[in-house]
Amino acid sequence: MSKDLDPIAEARRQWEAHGWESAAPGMTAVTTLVRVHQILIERIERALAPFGLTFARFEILRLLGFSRRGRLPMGKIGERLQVHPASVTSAVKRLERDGLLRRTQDEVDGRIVLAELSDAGRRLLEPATAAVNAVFEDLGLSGNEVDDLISLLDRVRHANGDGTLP
Amino acid sequence: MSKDLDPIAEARRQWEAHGWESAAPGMTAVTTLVRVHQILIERIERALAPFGLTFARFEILRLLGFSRRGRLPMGKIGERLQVHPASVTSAVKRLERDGLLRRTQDEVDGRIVLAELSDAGRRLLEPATAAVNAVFEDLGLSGNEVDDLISLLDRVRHANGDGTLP
DNA sequence: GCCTGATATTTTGATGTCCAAAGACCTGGA
DNA sequence: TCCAGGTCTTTGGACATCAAAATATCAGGC
Repeated sequence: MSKDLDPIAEARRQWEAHGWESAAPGMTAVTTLVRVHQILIERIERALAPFGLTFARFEILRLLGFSRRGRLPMGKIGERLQVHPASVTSAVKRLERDGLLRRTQDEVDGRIVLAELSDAGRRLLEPATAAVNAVFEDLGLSGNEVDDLISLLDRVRHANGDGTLP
Repeated sequence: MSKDLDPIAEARRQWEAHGWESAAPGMTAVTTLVRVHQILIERIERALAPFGLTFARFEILRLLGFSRRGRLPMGKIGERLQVHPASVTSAVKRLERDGLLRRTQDEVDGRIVLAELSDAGRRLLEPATAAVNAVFEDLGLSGNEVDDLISLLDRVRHANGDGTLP
């Protein structure tokens, strides 16, 4: 027997019981989103573990794999992945340690550091991508539902000034 | 002019260009969810910063505030908030450092550590909750959309064995 | 009344995120 | 030419999360 109710349903009940009805739906949405985020990241990390990769590092390798010469400036990476420059530095450091990429200097602009895919990194990319795609292909929703979810999330995203700047 | 396109739209294009059409919608949904998560957490953290609280710490105080005597065992806290026991230990340590709660031993079971709200913690709770609720009340969606979002997220959550265990 | 296994918590170590500040390097104007 | 301001990256610090190992305590069976 499940003696404990769903923690999120319980939280919503508490919110309503304390008179915060106007915030209860938003609280529930945010709390559920945080939980789903946790679940999905966990699934992805588990899929990548056999390759010695984390999601953050996979994203960098994947991005480099898309680029012409397999290399991009640090700043560009942070921009595309929408993470802080310091996060890029630390992830790239570990990828370099594992021999999946190397860092080189830009020849014209000495400030710029380029992260460049190594052969080992490139080899890892295909099977790792397949593993992650297996997760993406089965979120537990129908095709239409996935589209609806994307639409709703996009509305929240754009309502907060993301994606489309004037 | 916005020289760069939306990074998520760009990622989707790459996925489709590489023949991963079946995974592209899921990739887009997950990437968008991760981004929205980032945006919402950022908004909440900013709302809580004036109180010297992070979201993780606020959740613990809020949970204690709901309990009868303002105290709960460490394990129970992790269970309700669905976070790792080690996370509870570290957050509670900082809350105690800031005088917002104190740790006591359970009188019957010596293994159990109780976190108990202090007066300062209780005082902080009301305005901090109001600040967070202001974020919850304005996600940029209509009431119906919020409900739809909750439904879809719940389907993902339950499809991954969360909430309703046999 | 004691072991032994189960339970509760903390510690440790690795990762990741962000911010603020420091360090390099570039560029344009005096 | 040279310097001042701007750009790119890294560093150091604070937090948070997870996994696994270490501790401490309880509880049931012989």
